[in-house]
Parts: sequence; C-alpha cells; structure tokens
Amino acid sequence: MQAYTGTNVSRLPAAAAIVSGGTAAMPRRFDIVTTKLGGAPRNLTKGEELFAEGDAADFFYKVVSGTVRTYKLLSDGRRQIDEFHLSGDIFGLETSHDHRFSAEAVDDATIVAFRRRRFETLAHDDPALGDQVMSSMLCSLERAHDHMMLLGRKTAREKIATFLLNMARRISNDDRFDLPMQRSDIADHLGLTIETVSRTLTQLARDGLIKLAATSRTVVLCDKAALRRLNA
Amino acid sequence: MQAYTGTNVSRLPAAAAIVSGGTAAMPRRFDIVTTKLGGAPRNLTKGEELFAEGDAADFFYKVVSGTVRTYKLLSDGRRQIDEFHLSGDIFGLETSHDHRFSAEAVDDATIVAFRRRRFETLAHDDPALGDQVMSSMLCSLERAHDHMMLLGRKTAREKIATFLLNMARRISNDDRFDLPMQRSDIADHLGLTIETVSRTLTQLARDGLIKLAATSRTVVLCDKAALRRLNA
DNA sequence: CGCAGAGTTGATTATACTCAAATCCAGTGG
DNA sequence: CCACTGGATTTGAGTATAATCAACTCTGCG
Repeated sequence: MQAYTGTNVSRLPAAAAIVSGGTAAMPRRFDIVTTKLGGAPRNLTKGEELFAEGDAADFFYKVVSGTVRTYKLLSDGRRQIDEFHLSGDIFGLETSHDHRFSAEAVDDATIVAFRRRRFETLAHDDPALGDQVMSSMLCSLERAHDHMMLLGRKTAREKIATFLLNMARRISNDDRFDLPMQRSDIADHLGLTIETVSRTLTQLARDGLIKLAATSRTVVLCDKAALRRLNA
Repeated sequence: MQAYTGTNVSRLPAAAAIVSGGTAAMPRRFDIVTTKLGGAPRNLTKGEELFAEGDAADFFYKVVSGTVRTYKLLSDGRRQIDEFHLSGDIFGLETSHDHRFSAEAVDDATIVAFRRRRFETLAHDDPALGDQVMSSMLCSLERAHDHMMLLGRKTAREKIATFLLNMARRISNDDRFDLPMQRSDIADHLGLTIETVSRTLTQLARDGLIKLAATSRTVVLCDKAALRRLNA
C-alpha cells in the first residue's frame, strides 16, 4: 500500500515480483517469490470463462497478455462490466471466500494464477507484499469511484470520450490504438446499448474528434483537447 | 483484511478499537489505542464541509452519530454521491496524498478523526490494525461495485427499491426508518433527478410496496418481497 | 461465394429529464 | 394563535436522450 505505508512500491522486491510476474530478465530472488506464489501461466481463448460469480476465490490473477473482463449479471441477464484488465493488471482478489464477479477472456489472453492462501502466508512474513496488493486494490477502488461518476452523471458522449482517453492511456502511449473488446462490451461497461455506442463513436468521428479505421476496432484520437473537455 | 489473512476481525484488539471508537464501556487498552490514533470527536452542523476533493488526506474518520456524504463534482456542478456514511462507518482513508472526494455532514453529525501518519506507524507494528482497515476498504470496494451495477443497468424503480432495502438494513433492524438525507442527496447517489426520486417513491407507495409518512423522511417497507424482486 | 457475427444506420418509443407551478412543512415573528 | 417565509417536496406538462425494434452493411472465413 504505497501511500498508506509511505513506502515506494518500486523498492519492494516481493511487490515487484508480483507486478512484473517474475520474468526471466529479473533477478533470481524475484522468480523465487513468484514461483512460491504458484504463478502458473494459463492461456485463455476468446470468451473463455476464468471464474464465475460465487466460485471459490482460491486464486487471484495477473494478466500477462490480452484482456480480461470482470462483470456482474442481474437475474434477467443485464450485465455490468466493472473493468477491463489489461496486461499487467491484477484482478480477482476478494474480501470474501467467493468471487463477487465473473471473469472471461475478451480476446485470446494469457494470465498467471496466484494461490491466495499461499500469498496470505507470505504476506504475514513480508508486509511489503501485502502493501503491494493493498495498493492494487486502492487503485481499483479509485477507478471504481471515478466510474460511478461516469455511470451516474455523464452523457453518452462524455462516457465514450472518457472511455477512449482512458483506453488510450492504458493501451499505448500513442493516440492510435486498437480496442480489444467489441461494442457490446463497451456498452455494458458504460451503461449504454451497442447502438448508442456505435452512433456516438460515429458522431465523434463526424465531428473530427476521432478517426475510426475500416475494421472499427482501431481508433485514432484527433482532438484530445476536445475529448478532455467532454471528460470533465 | 479479514478474508485475506484468515483472521477474524472481532478478535483483533486494535481493529476492535477502531471499529468501536473506544467507548467508555470498553476495556482500558482499547481506549489507549484509540487515543494513540488521535481520535478527537468533532461536531458537524448540517451541511458543514469536513474536507474537499484535493485536500491533504492527513486524517481519516469514523462516524459516531449522524450521517456524512462523500461525493465528487464535475466541472459544471453535476454531483455523484458515492456513499452515505452512517454511525460506525470509516471513511476518508486514501491511497494518495490527497482526498479524492469531498465530505459533508448530511445532518448534524459527530465524527472522530484519526491521524493517518500515526495509524500507519502503528499498523507496521500491529498487522491486525492494517488488516482491519484493509477489510473496511474491501467492503467499500464491494459496495462500489454493486453500486456500479445499479447506476449502469437498473431502472429508476429498481434503484429506489435497492436503495430503500439497503438503508433499512443499515439504519435499523425494523422495516420502518427515517431517511437522514433529502431527495437531492438520494438523486445524486442513484444517478437520478429529485423529481424522478419523488415520483418513484410516490409510485411505490401507490402500489403498496412502501408507506411514506407526512414528513416524507419516514419510510415503511410494506412489501419487502416485492422490493427484493425489484432489487435483482 | 455465401454465411455468420459484428457493427452501423434508421424509425419509433419510452424512460427519465427539464421547466414550471403548486403544496407542504418547520421555523419565525406579529 | 396564526399568518408569513423559505426550503423541501410533490405534481404536472412537454421534451430529449438514449433505448428498442428492425433492417442493412461490412468483414473475415470456410
């Protein structure tokens, strides 16, 4: 927990191991920690379910590549996607015994699973490990709160603008990027319908704020200033 | 962090002190811990601001009595109330140096402030203390996620039903309770307008699911089963 | 080439918003 | 005790934003 302990996450070996996933390029001890936590890479095919709401939360996960969506369903099938987890993101760590979300691969993705019990044991010996996860959760909380503002008070145009700016920042440093998810995912994330998502994107393109490639998954942000004005 | 460490919060002395606020009825050591954390009771009058978005987050708080709202504003004044904090709730603990919310008293309220820095020091010696706050944050995260579903995918009628059931549970064990906040607060919490809140409450009363007293702050849940059906 | 899934576009509608006015209520002062 | 005031709430009328229903287009792929 970066701010709470005053420690810098980047200086914490255990934390760094979780964040990076313990690649071959890293010092030996980082790999040991990762291995201890039981990081076993797993490939998911597009649409594959990783866990469902109510499943035992024995593991939590880190995205190595690809994208994972976590979501909740209402009894009649309405869906709210709370977050898209991109490469490097940690997700699925729960307060309770069960998962409160379902998780599926948005596209073909690779994830690493960490055994929660083992992590808990280690965290007691190494507070820095707990700090790191705490930090991750606090980021999640922060994004959740911003997203509440979006869902509760922003217009469709503002929602799309905010979404595009966030994805641009997370996916690439460039203003050109490929959205990994389809329109229905965006809709269920922003509290809209696919038609409204499509229309709004078209409208933003018509107004010159963005460009949509033929495949329509590729987006170019042309007028970030205007998008930012819509963002708040 | 209850689930994460596997420890039961109720068995943790430091945690218990934070939760309870260290009343006179509690064993001496609890009071000592609370005092160490710098709990200085403070009275807030209706509408008084406790802190604003962007203020330094040197303290966090626990509600002793009354109700506090935390919220964010868009540049044009649109407001999203993320949570109403009732007696016993902890709020205002941040990941960053600054508060990401503003906080105001909904009615006359009493709160206890805890110095964050001091808490951090103690948390390092006593992991249980950190666990407790972690647990508090995870509850907050859980509620935030449920609230995203509400904001993104529920109808006005469903939002109000969910809100009433939640408030009933939190305020009293009874089906009759007084709402501490006014319609505009409810509206900004549920992503509605005051008119829609009012109309929806009237409609629910007309349909016999609830009763509204003359003062219209007092609510009676008549048909909880029907309300629950609207809830999910 | 045709099919299926994804995405776009169009027409219409519904839900919730906006603007406006009336009512209710607590508090205040004559 | 009662009229007056101002804030909160309710109610009404009309509207707008986004949803719904439906058709059509595009793209990738067997």
